[in-house]
Amino acid sequence: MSNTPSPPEMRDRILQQATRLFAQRGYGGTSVQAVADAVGIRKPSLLYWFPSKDALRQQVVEGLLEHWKREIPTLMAQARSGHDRFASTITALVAYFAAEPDRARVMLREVLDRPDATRALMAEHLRPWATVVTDYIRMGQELGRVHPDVDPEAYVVMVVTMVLSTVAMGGVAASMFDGASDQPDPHITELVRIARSSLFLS
Amino acid sequence: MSNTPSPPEMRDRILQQATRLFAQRGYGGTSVQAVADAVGIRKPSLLYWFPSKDALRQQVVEGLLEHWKREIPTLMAQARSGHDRFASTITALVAYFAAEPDRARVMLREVLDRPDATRALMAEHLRPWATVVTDYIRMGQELGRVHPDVDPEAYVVMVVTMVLSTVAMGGVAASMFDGASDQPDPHITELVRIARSSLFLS
DNA sequence: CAGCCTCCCTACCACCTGGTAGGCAGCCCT
DNA sequence: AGGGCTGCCTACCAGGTGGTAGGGAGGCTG
Repeated sequence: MSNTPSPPEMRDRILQQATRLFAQRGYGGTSVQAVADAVGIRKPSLLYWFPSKDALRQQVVEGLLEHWKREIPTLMAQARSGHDRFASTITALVAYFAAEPDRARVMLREVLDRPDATRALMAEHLRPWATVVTDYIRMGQELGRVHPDVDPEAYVVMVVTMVLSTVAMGGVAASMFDGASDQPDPHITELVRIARSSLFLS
Repeated sequence: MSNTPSPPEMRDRILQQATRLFAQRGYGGTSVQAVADAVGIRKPSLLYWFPSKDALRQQVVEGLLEHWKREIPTLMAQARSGHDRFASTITALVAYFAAEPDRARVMLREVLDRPDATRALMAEHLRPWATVVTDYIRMGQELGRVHPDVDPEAYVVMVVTMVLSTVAMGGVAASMFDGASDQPDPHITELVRIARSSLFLS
């Protein structure tokens, strides 16, 4: 009577707590025991759902990328043209990570812990939409709206790096940044300004 | 009586290996044993020089900041005015971290592992020279050379974050970036461009 | 009803963790 | 010569690590 273990629910609870703890203390600094405790189950019950600690880590990362992949279309589709498109795209990107900084932290830690593997994973998942953005930038360059000396690929990498790191480092001072754009955070505001003014001419 | 009593060599060797391993695998992912093995001594010999693993971590971080503090004057003093000053300052900053990416990695990991403590530490060590830079930016704003809507503090934080993260994430694709500036790295080049064009007018 | 399958449990494993106790060789200083 | 100090060592510890074995409660299906 105490617990209603609907089948997939436990898996998600474990993934959720694991994400939290990996983000906070890192993979090496988190024991399976700690995750089990956070969920409220015993260690072997956790190992029933995930055959090993490493499998758990993989699932956490995969879940993150899956979620990302699912959100990108929404994120990309909410703009029309020119400066507006830029503003809303980058705002959505920031909002996405700021809403759940643990995502950014886990990703950053993964890059530090497993540089090659993670870079490959990210490239694979992000290539399509990154291409959309770089194409758009190149178009802007041809139209004379974007600085001609912007390196589109490098620019995108830099902006994503900035957003990811800024959010992960929590410079985001706890401001939830929900909804539209109240008074987000000086660092985020400056980030967006930097990204914009280093991209467009005039 | 000897000029440099050379605080035992072993201490430095341990710190060096510890820095390397902490950067690579993180604090939680590195055992005292592993550090001792890397140095080529037994664990208790390591614990003779550093009373605990945590003390070792503290010394590593402190050493990093100390080195930083020592290099900043040099780094700040190698420019004259205007764009040149900007270019050489940021180039020196990039070169400093790019020359030894482990420094950036350890700092980044520290920020993730101990956000509050590390931010406090960095603020304490960096405040003076950060102020120099922000004052310089404000002066540029008054002279009409710098974008009026730059937030100087946030700008500095963002640039340092960018440099740190970019170097730490190893987007620096192995190019050693030694000496002057051959063909550094597209990401670094773009980083410098972004930093510059989002700061200056025209 | 039996039989099975799902899910979580207790009990246990070998190994590794950070850390301590204490020995001992070599050097310096009376 | 002898005492003490430095710097590294072997031997050991309690507790935690990831992971396994196997049991049993409860639900579903025959």
